[in-house]
Formats: sequence, C-alpha cells, structure tokens
Amino acid sequence: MSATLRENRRATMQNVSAPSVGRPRSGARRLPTASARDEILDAAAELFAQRGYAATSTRLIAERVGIRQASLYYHFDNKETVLAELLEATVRPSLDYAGEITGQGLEPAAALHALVRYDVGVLLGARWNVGILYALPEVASEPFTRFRQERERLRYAYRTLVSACGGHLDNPEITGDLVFGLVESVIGMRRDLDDLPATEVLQGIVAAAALRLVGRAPGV
Amino acid sequence: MSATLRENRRATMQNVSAPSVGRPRSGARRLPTASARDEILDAAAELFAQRGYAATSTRLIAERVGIRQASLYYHFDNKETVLAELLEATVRPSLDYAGEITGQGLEPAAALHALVRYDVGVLLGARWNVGILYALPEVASEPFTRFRQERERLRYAYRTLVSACGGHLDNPEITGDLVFGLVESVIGMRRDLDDLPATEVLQGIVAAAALRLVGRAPGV
DNA sequence: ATTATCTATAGATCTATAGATAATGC
DNA sequence: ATTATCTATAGATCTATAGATAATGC
Repeated sequence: MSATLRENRRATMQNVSAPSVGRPRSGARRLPTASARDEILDAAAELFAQRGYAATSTRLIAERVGIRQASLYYHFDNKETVLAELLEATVRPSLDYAGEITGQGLEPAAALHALVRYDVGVLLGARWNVGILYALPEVASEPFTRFRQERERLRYAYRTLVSACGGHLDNPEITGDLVFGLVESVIGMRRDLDDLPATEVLQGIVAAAALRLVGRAPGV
Repeated sequence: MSATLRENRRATMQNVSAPSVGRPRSGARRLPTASARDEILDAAAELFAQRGYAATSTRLIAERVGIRQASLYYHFDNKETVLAELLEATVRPSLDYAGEITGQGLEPAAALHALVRYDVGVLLGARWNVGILYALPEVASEPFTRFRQERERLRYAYRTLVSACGGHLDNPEITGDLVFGLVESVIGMRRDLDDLPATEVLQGIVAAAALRLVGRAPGV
C-alpha cells in the first residue's frame, strides 16, 4: 500500500484509536492514539532512562506496551535499533536548529543564546529524560555510530558559534565544548533535582550563563 | 591476625609481589603489586566505564584479573558492591577537599577556583574514566545511596561557594549546579575527544570558565 | 490476503553458592 | 589452620526465531 492511500484511510476528523487490524493484544494499549511502534519507543525511553539499556529486558518493554515480548520483533529488528532510533530522534531537532540559525546572518552571541535556549528546551521538554541515554557506555558501540556523528556535529556547531563570538578566548574550541557540556548538564539536573525552575526560566538562566562563560555580558 | 602484625610481615623494603598464600591463580596477575581486591576494582572500573555496568559480566571482570568468575565472590559480596566502592572512591577526594577549603577563610572566588581545579584534576587523573559511572542509570538504585548522598554534598559545596562569590546572580543555586555540571563535563570530553589539552591546562581553562560563569572576571 | 499479534522454545547467557584443593603460616 | 583460589552447577534469566492465530481489507 502506498503512503498516500494509508494517509487517506486514516484521515478522519479525530484519529483517536490506533488501527485494529491484526490479532488483538493481550494487554491494554499504553498510548491509545499512537502506533505500536511509537508505544514501544515511549516505553523503551522511559525504561532505558530509568534503569539503563542493558538492564532493561525486551520482556519488560513489551509488558509496558501491553504486548508479548516476541511481538516487539515485528516492529524492530532488535533491541539496539530501538535505542538507536531514540538517540537520533533526540539530537536531530537541535542539530537542525543549529543549521537553520547559523545560515541566517545573526550576530554570533545572539545565535549562541538562541541555540542554547532551544537545546535546553528540547532536553527538558522530552516526555522522558532521554538525554541520559547519551552517556550510556553502550552507545560507544557500532550500531550507534550515526547518532554519535550527529552529536559531534552539534558539538561542532557550538564550537563554531563560540569561536565567532568569543574571539578573545584563550581556547575557543574547548570553551565551545564547555558550553556544550553546560547545556547538557540540564540532563543531570533534571535527573537529580526534585524541583527544577520552569523550563522557560531555566532556558534563560542557562543561555545567560553560556554568554558569561564565553566572556559576553548577558545584554550584548 | 591484627593489622599491626600483618603490616610487619609485609614491611620488607620492596613490596613488589602480592602475597602468595592460597591456591595459585589460573591466569597471570593484572597488577602484580596490587591486592586481588584492587585488581578487581581496577578491571571493573575499566569495563564498567567502557561498556556499562549491566553489560559487564562478572566472568569478564574475572578474566581480566586472571581468576575464575566464582573467585570474585571471595573478595566482594556481589557485583553491586564493586560498583559502589568505585563510585565512593571517586567522589570522596573532591568532597574532602571541599571540606578543607571552605573551613579556611579563603576568598570565595579563590576557593571556587581551587575546588574546580582540584575536581577536574581528579576526574582527569583517574586511571579509568570512572566519572562516567556517575551517569549510569543503575546508580539510582538502593545500593548506591551513600554515593549519591556524597555527590549531593559536593553539589551543595559548589552551590555554597557560588552563592558566596556571586551574590549578584539571579539564581545562585542553579548557577552552582551549572558550575557543578561544567566541571563534570570534562568526563564527557575525556570520553569523546581524541586529544585533550594537558591536565594542568584544562584545569586552568575550566576554573577560569567557572569564574566567568559566576560573573567574576578571571583575575578577581 | 494482509496485518499484528500470540504461544512455544532454542540456545546462550549470567549471578551466586557449595564444596574441593593447593598454597603458606604456625 | 588459614587463605585464596579452583571446579561444578543450580536456577534464573534473556534475545531472537518459528510457526499459529485472530482480527480487518478486498
């Protein structure tokens, strides 16, 4: 079936329930309006972030989705693919935004401020604290090469912006990495602190901190 | 046997080889001058940091040490205890240093500068990049409560110092957490970057960055 | 006929315990 | 006698595949 046909079939006013072709599930749906694939990604994100990748069994993911363990393999080739997809979906928005913003002729400090705000917003806005997954040692292995490349490109965007707006710095490259680290530190804060400021507030704090870090007073 | 007697027995000029009581090992020693316990900790640190805690089997640790899997359990109650010991040994020096430095009546900015330098030195100086272990989702579970408490006390030390030297900041608490995150970002740099500046250089860069972050010019 | 599930299971782990054994120490 | 290892193994997983089945779609 073509993608267009599939779209048409589902193009009702309210797409409230997932299609019910196929044998019925043993359990209740996790996310009644989402596809099975998205339900699996959502359950995996929650569990991987809470207990780690290796410590999360496919059986537990399936249980949270309301299906049997073996049924996961209808949607994903293996467990690694699930993690790879989560990782890539998490860096991509910030990487895309970095691309947009740099091609726009903005003042470097303003662009850096905007990118930090955006990136912090993505990390805090995710339904689960998936940024934690970046640090999983498992991610060093081969199936996650593409994710690692994309994350390196984002790091590079930070370096470039920092170099452009802090030309006077001793070591602009490392300072770029420090800003990158500063932004990602909100992942740890989200995990470790009981009450975080509202997202918009924290976005502003981190963006201002980044500008001070590169030697620019907040207002510049 | 008393600790004193044991000391005397080993108090030869060069303590080159570990004691050879007990049945001989199947493999060669990993660290010929260290105790079996330390060899296990060393192998575990390398493997946990590289591949994660859950993904590292006790069999693999034992193999690296040159003993059989079951022999680990003569030295440690279980796998969790090994990780807990590694974690605690890693925060403790910085926490102790924070204690020393705050009771000394130093100027807050100078004390912050010194703590950042010290902490970065610990994270970079460790034989393996054990700081990675802080972020392991497994660490959220019960056996690691003491480690988490100690790390929170270190975070608190940063908050206190930042509040003391950046009274003008909008949100000194969160800024303290950001400095904490900035320091720990060297863990990620050590993992992701192929060539890092020399430790002393990086210590200086991060300490200076921390002062700018809290709104103090480097020289103040 | 197609889709999305199910049941059943192979084969490969993995942690921790029980008890034997090969050294040294006294 | 004490110590630090060894061998053997129980019991509990865990991932992924094979093939059956219960829906809808045409």
